[in-house]
Amino acid sequence: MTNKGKGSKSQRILDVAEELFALHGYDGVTMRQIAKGANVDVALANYHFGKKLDLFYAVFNRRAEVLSSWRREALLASREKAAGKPQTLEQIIEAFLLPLKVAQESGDPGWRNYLALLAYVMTSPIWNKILMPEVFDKRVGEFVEALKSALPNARDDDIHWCYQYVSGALALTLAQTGRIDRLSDGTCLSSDFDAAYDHMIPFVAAGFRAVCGD
Amino acid sequence: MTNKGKGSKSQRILDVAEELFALHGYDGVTMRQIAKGANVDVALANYHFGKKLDLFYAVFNRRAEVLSSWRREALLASREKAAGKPQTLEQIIEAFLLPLKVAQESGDPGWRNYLALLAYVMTSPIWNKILMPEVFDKRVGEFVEALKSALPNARDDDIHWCYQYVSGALALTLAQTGRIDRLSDGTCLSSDFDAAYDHMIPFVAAGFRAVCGD
DNA sequence: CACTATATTCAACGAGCGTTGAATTTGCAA
DNA sequence: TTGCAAATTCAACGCTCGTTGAATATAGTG
Repeated sequence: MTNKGKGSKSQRILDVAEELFALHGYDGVTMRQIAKGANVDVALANYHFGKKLDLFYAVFNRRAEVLSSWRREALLASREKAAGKPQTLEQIIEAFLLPLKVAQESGDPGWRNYLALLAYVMTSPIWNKILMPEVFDKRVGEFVEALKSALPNARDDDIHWCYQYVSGALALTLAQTGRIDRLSDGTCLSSDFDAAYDHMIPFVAAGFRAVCGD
Repeated sequence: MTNKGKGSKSQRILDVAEELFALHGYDGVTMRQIAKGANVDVALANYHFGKKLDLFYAVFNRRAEVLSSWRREALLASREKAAGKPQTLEQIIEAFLLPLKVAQESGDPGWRNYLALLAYVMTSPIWNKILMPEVFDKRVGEFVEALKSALPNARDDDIHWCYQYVSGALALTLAQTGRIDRLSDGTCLSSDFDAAYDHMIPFVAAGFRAVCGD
């Protein structure tokens, strides 16, 4: 066989693990649940990915590099489009958010699950320290640099606080808790990422200007 | 004995459970860990609080009503202070955040743990649906009404999206992940709630105006 | 003091956990 | 077709989990 492609059993294990980890967290999921969801014996997950912790890492890393490189490309493309002139705040933020929007709307439910998993990792005091530095923190550095160019008089700490707010707003959106559906009586939908991102860009741009502007 | 006051064994169980649940989540904590942390037999936690799930609810509810009433009072006090005139956006947001700041800086480490637990519940797709409606969602309704008064031309959905961003920014701050310390090379500290709230108020006020303003 | 209710511990249960070594199946190469 | 390595399942291990019933300690009451 040697089939590790799309739809293979090892991929199905990753997909199911991704969905369950995103919903219940690392400790809320058992190897047997994952195996059952993938229609596979428990031992197979161990055979392919080692221990439960390694499986968790495998799930997280599978799409981390992909997403991170999309972000890098989006930021580069945005810089090119500005053609030498400094990018506007809105352009920078848009470039930062675009890959997430694309992933969400790719049609692949795996991406939606992954972004919910990312929100779980971002907000967890434990996993954050372990998983965020390796891949995502570097991209944030580039983003912060771009922001500094657009806000030349900003203090470093002001920018970082504002970045934390963006990060939090984003995480809660990716988490898909369904709370906005409830609070707005169905006027807003957690699943409506177009609306989420369209509102987020002017919101955080104005926030940055208010805190870091001249 | 009949001592259920501060420092009693049942209170110690709640305190330890609060800290561990906030750090590791519901499934990441065992009854035996809690008992050990409280220097108490496992069976005692069951005797006082019933099943593990009931203990979790007891931990969450212990401070939920307190915090929620503080919020109500802060909003009322802010409205009174405005003396008939419509409150400014900043005043409304300040009233919304003030109780959390007070709790954080109360010196009681239990409150810091509880707010991290609140962040965990807010961002969890599972617990959010179960625990947020009962106490906190109602207070949000009052907050949204106040915002509508300050932003008379705002659309309902705009306000709710903006509220979600505030909620996310707040949750990530309460979660105390330590990420801002890392990203800013120590310039900003997760534990510095004064800075967190002082930056957050102008940030979200400007965001609201940009999205919901005239 | 004796009585009683509450608080706390002790000891153990059955179930489910992650993990593993051996057996079996599968797919490809010779 | 035979041989071999990868993939998959089977069966079981030792352990820890949440929970419980009985035993013990503690504190207030008469």
